[in-house]
Amino acid sequence: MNATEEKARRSIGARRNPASAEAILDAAEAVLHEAGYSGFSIEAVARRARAGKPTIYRWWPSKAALLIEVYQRQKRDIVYADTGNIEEDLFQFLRSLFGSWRDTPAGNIFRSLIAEAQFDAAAAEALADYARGRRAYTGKLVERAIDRGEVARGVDPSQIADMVSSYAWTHLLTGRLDESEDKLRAAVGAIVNGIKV
Amino acid sequence: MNATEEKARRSIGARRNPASAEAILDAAEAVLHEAGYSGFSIEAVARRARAGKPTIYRWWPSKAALLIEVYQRQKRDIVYADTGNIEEDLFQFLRSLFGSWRDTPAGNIFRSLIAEAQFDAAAAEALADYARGRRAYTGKLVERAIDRGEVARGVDPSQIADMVSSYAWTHLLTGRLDESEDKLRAAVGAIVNGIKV
Amino acid sequence: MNATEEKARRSIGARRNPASAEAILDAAEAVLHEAGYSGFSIEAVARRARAGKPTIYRWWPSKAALLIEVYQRQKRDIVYADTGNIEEDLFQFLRSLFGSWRDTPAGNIFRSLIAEAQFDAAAAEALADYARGRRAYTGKLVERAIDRGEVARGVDPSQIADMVSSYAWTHLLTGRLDESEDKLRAAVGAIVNGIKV
Amino acid sequence: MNATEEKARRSIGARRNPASAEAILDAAEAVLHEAGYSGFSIEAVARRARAGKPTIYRWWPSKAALLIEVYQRQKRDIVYADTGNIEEDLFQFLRSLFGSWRDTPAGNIFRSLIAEAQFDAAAAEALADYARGRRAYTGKLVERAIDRGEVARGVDPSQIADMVSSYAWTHLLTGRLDESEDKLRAAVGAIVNGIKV
DNA sequence: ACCTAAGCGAGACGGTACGTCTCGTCTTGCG
DNA sequence: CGCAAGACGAGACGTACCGTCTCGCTTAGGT
Repeated sequence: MNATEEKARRSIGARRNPASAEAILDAAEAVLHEAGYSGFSIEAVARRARAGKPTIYRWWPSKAALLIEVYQRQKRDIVYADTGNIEEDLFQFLRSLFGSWRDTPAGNIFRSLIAEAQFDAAAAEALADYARGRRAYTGKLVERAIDRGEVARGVDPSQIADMVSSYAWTHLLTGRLDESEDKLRAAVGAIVNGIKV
Repeated sequence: MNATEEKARRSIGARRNPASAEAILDAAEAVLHEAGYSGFSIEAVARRARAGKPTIYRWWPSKAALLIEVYQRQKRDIVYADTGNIEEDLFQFLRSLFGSWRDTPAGNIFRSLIAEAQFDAAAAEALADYARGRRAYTGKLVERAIDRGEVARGVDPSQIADMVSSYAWTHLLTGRLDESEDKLRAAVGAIVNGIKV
Repeated sequence: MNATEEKARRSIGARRNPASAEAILDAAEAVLHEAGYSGFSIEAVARRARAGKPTIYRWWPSKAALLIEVYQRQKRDIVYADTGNIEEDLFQFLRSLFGSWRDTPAGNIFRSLIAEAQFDAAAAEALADYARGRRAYTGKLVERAIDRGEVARGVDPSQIADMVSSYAWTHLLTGRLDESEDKLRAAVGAIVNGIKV
Repeated sequence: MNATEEKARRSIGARRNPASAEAILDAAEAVLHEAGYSGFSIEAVARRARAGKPTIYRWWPSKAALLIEVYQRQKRDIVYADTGNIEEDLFQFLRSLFGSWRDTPAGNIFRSLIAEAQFDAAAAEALADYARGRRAYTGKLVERAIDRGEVARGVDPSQIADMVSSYAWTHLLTGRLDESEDKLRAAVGAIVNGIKV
């Protein structure tokens, strides 16, 4: 998190300078940590990173894009277990995700990102793109279960992923990341087994 | 929703002018409907209400406070059908909720409140209270189904409500309120019947 | 020229604050003097005046407008003599103008303004307006001479003024403000008496 | 004026590439013509010439240097008629000059050079040299008239030339190149015949 | 025939200034 | 004393250029 570079970085020719990219991401993280989302401006990041604003805009078209990258760098590795049991796979995924959001800055960053997307169209698009990708990824868990014959063929994997991540998002947004494991298991169980008698 | 006053209101002396307060709330609602959260600034509301900014600041110390009051004024005529079939009940609830959020200011107001709640503690509390209430209320649908013997005894009604409303919130926040009825039925179906083969 | 205010100025309500206007003009003058035209930016003026940029833009729609007002404040009173002799009147006007441009910052300010007008449309218009006014004013000398019967009736006063001020502008722009009185008299003489045998 | 090269130029080794130099000057001229001085940036010229910025900076250390060279390349086919009548000669000169400035890049180039000369010493010197030459040249019209006995002996030809070109410069700088022929004749008439009754 | 030196296009870099926007505060004068 | 009005200092927004830098290439001329 070497945010205060001792020497000015110079151009390294007509190619992206990785040192600048890293300094910017470091600075973004530091600004978010120290000033919170309300103090998070491109100007502040540029100042802190000793970078020009255009350099930031060149590589991150919106505040949201920068936030997403900071978020991804920050986020602790999420478990995508393959236990041969869809219920267990989804539970471990949720538990891992809640833990990461609880214990690292990632949760707050993602909350900021969702808020940002509510009034910035570019942020909304960036977030939608990201969420689509995550749903596809999480959907793989369900696909595997379908291939195993564990889950019915007609089920749409990305829709189940949508359900699971919606549950996670909403708990993040309303400060309920401390649900017990039983609760998480029950939530997953409802989806997997249904609630009918 | 008489937002565009044709005549300037005059002071009524050294007392709060209810007409101004109402005009401000009307204007806030209209602005949220027409320009969304991104266009929702104190300046814009003051302009629309033909009110001075200090008048707004005098009575609502923050954007969040104004949002909360606007949102509480909103009547929500969501259908809570009782068809005797939990799947149909939940589907109609979701369809009605999505429609309301799509076609009235309610959607934008709620989105804005969620966003605001991510950095304003008062808004966060108001939102949490509200969400709790909604879960309890929606949970009644499930309780009825349990009483009917349609749903298993062990199921936690408010958790199912959580799942359903999470799905709705996330779609609101990511601009996916135009899901087809089939999609909504499929989502409800997954919860009610499970996805196992 | 109290440019560095010791105390922050405060709003004085919904009216223009003369203290701010003065501070801005003082700052503009100081910046022009210290950094020259190339260092003259709205940002620099705002910084120096401890004023917000919008405050400057509110009252001076362009850099040129600000330059014009600074110029007008600066310029030493130009002599508009009324000797009863058009030749003498014009000569004294020119001598006075050249002197003012030579001995005060006014010359440099006006040069800056003309340069600015070459790439800023707003500046061009402001300059054109100003020049039109000056021509009309200077034209009065000729009008008086016409009324006296000294000058032919068909002569267009503003065109003669145009000729005289063109002569002055060009000498300003090419660094020839040190013309001898004889030269000035000869120039005026050519216009007034013609050059024919 | 083959400004839009269809093919990329190739390097010709470790020597200045005349094709690039020419393309840059062509581009500079085209940019000045189309966008005027305000659109005249090194970036714009480089873009238009498909040249790298360092290539321009290598050979022309400043905007002024580039301007001067562009301006010197400009051929000026100004009419120096010899009708045997000084008034007609000067009128045709002015009309021709105004037309050239209006219809070719020359006007914008010259305007730009004058503007640039207000803060760049090299440009100022180049401009002063040029102006001196032009005055001498235009003065020849007056000399001829003196020789013909049409104009008084004591008149300084270069001063009359100064007057005439000042009139032209000022009209160029204030966007008044569309003066009617009557106005031009009146201006010339004032100088030649005087304005006295 | 190889090697080196320099010019070339491209474009990223840290900066500065642009003109616009909204923030929350302040003061006026009317009612 | 509340109100509409709107000016104020502050500072972020996203864009345009500035002048510098480095890259990878191309080719001429010296060896």
